[in-house]
Amino acid sequence: MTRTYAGTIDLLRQAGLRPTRQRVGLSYLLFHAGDRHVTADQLHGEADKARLKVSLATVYNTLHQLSDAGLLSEVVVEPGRSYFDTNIGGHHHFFNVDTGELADIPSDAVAVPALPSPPDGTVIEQVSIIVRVRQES
Amino acid sequence: MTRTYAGTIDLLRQAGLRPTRQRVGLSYLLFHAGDRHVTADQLHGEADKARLKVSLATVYNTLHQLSDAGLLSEVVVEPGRSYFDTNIGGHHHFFNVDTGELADIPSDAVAVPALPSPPDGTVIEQVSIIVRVRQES
DNA sequence: CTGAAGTTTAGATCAATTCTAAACTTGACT
DNA sequence: AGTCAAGTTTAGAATTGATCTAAACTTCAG
Repeated sequence: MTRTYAGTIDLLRQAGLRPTRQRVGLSYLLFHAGDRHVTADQLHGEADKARLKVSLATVYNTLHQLSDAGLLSEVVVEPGRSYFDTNIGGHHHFFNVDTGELADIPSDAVAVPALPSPPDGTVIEQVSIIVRVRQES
Repeated sequence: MTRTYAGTIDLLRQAGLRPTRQRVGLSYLLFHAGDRHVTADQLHGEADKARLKVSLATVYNTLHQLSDAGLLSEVVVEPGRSYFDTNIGGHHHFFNVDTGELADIPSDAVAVPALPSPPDGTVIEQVSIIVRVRQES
């Protein structure tokens, strides 16, 4: 976790990204306060509220650059909706299909199952478990 | 599995869907030959090849109707790409991020993990495990 | 055969995302 | 502090997968 601007700048430099005003601002929003799940649109809205002038295209660019650098993980829950998760440790989630909310499953609460070998010529990159839940009726 | 047109018609009737030319044709393509993973677009292409006149909108409608009837399951792997799976038993998959291919993981090859209780007021609807793999470099 | 209900369709529309090429920063080097 | 090439941001257009619309067409019970 990176609670300061200085820390955020270091984080970006270590990832090989220039600490521009936009990247520092967005990263600060993402990382200064615990685990977060945001869509590009939500983050753009937060930047607005924080008086950070940044275009939606840059929000997308930055989210992808941070993902490529391993600082974020992308969680796809529905066609046309994808979340970026600052918790890069455990990749497992509850997804509420009625509200669209995404919640972490503490990684020690799920025993990741033993997996069969992947198809020939491929290597496992990531295992993602999504537990879809709906409002109790 | 439904290898004949007659069987396909029964299947649709049991699901409460009128066996129209389009629905019968699409369902036949989906169900007459083992487990399949297709996108709406791919199925539309196959229908074309099979000389079945059907619009993309109808392909989407039919896929959703069959999903609602429990005859297909939808697998979301990437933003803007969603597969429909004729294997409604085990919901676990290998997804090759380089080629876009989706492959079944035999359900007896994965021990579905014990899960924590879902958030208050919600019930578990489905557990989806996606193992992302990439080409060995 | 008929008609009401259910289906299909082309084409418009939508929302999320990506692209483009021009303008603007950044930082290494003076 | 000033310059410049490389890296970044931007508005707006374009693309994509998916959904909607309302008119035309099927289906099937009677």
